[in-house]
Amino acid sequence: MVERLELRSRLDSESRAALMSLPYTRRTLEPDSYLVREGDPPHYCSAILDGFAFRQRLTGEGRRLILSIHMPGEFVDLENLYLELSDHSVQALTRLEVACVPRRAIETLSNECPQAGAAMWTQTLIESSIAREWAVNVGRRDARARIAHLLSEFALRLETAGLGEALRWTLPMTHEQIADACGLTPIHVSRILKAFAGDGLIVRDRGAVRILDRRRLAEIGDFTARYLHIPQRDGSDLPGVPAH
Amino acid sequence: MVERLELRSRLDSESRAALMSLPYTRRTLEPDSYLVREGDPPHYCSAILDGFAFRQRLTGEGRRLILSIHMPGEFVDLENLYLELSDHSVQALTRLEVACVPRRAIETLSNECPQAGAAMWTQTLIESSIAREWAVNVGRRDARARIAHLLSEFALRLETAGLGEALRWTLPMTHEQIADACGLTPIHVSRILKAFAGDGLIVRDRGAVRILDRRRLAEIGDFTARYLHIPQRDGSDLPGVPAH
DNA sequence: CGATCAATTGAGTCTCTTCAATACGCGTGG
DNA sequence: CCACGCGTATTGAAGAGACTCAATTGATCG
Repeated sequence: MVERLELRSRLDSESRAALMSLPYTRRTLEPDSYLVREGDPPHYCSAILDGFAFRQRLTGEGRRLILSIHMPGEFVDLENLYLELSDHSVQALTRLEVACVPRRAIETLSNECPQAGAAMWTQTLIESSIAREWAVNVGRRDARARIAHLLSEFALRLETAGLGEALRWTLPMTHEQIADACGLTPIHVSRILKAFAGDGLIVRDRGAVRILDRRRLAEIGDFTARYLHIPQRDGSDLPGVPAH
Repeated sequence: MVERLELRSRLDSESRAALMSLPYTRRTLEPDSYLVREGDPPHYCSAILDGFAFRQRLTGEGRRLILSIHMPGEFVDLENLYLELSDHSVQALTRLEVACVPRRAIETLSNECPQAGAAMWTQTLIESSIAREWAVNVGRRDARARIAHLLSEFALRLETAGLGEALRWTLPMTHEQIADACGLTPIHVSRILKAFAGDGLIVRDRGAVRILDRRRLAEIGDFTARYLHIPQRDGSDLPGVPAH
C-alpha cells in the first residue's frame, strides 16, 4: 500500500524494499482534525492511504490560506523533516487513513539509502513547484480563473492517482474552503460556482463540486500541467489539458 | 566562499570538505539576465556569491509573479535538481556573481555524503516554507501589508546574511518588480510606498527602497519570522520583529 | 422538528485597477 | 553642455471586481 508512493522516481528493488519496511502505525482521522499543527515540532511523517488532507496557514488577523490538497499515495509533512518547528498545519479534509512513520526512521532511511532519500526529496520539490503555482494563482489571476485552476489541478491529480472514476470527479470542499484556497470570500465563490454550474462545467451536490468539463475549466483557469511534473511515458497530451 | 551556505545544518568536517570541493565555474550576470529559463532542462545549480536574484513565473496571459528573492550564500535551482524541466525562471535582480555547479556533481555528492545532501534538502524545505508564506501574503493580506511584509522579510534575510549594514538596508527593486512580487500594480505600489515614506518607514532613492523602521513595517506587514526557520542560538527575539 | 451549519441572494461599499497624461532621472549623442 | 529619448515613477479620475453586511433558504442530524 505504501508502494505506489514513488511513481515518479526510479527505484531499485533494494530502495523499494527499504521503503516498504519502514515502521509505521495506522491512524484514522475525522474530517477537520489535525495531522500537524503549526508550531509543533514534527515527530512523524504520514503517508495518506485513503482520503484527502490539506495544508493551511493563518495570518496574524486570523485569515486562512489553504496551501495545497493532498491525495492518497502522498506523504504529508516531509516538509518538516529537517525543520525544528512546523510552519503550517495539516488537516483532514475528509475522513482520512494515514500511515505514520517516525521522523527518525525516515532520516535513517535517507542516510542509508540515498536513492530512497532522493525519491522523497523529489516529492518535496514537486510540492514546492505546486506551491509556487498556487501563489501565482492567488496572486495573478481573477476569481473565475483561480477557482477553475483549483478544479483543474484537482482533477488531473485525481486522475494521476487513479481515483477520477472512483470518486466521480468530486472535490469534497465547502465554499469556505475553496475560498480559503483561492484567497476569496465564500460568497464570491458561491456566485462563481453558480455561473460554472449554469455553463455546465460542474454540478454541485451537498457542499461538494463535481467536475464535468475539465477541458473548458482548464482554459478558464489558465491551467497547464508542467508544474505538476508528472512523468510522461509517451509524447501524448495529458487528458483534459489544452495542448501546451 | 561557498562555505557559508550551510549555516543552518550541522555538518561534520567531511561533509564540509565534500561541499567545498564541488567543481564549479564562476559566472557574472547583468541585471535581468536569466540564470534559469522556464521550460529548460536544468544542468547546473548555482550558488550566489554576490548580488541578488529572483524567481518568477508567468501566467498564460503574460502576467508575472515574482516568487522569491535570493541572496548571497544561497543556492538557486536546487529546486530543479531532480526534475526534468524547470517550471519557473530565475533572473538576476542586480549584477550577479554565481558559482555554477554541474547538477550531476550535486547528485553524486548527495549520494555519497548524505549529510551534505540533507543540508541541501533542508535548504529546499526552507524555501518551500518561504513560498508558502509568499502565497499567504498575496492571497490573504491587503496591499499595505503585502508590501510591508516583503520589506520585512527582505530586511531580516539581509541581516541573516550579514549584509544589512553593508547594503544600507536597500531593496534594489523597481515598483514594477515589487508589484509583481505582491500581486499588485506598480501604480498602487507607488502610492503605498509614498505613504510609507511619508510615515518615515522608508526612503526612496533612484528606484530602490531603503528600509528605516523595520519594527513598524513588521507590524503593518503581519510579519513573523518562524517561517524562515532561522536557527536560534539563544532564546532572544530576532531584531526588528515583534515578539510573537 | 427545531438546531445548526452551509449556501444563496441582494444591496451598497471599498480597494485596487485601468487608462491617460505628466514629470523625473539618467545616459547618449550632437 | 544641452537636447533628446527612454524607462520609471507620479498623479488624477473613473471603473470594476471582489468584499461586507444582512437576511433568507436549504440540508443534515440529533
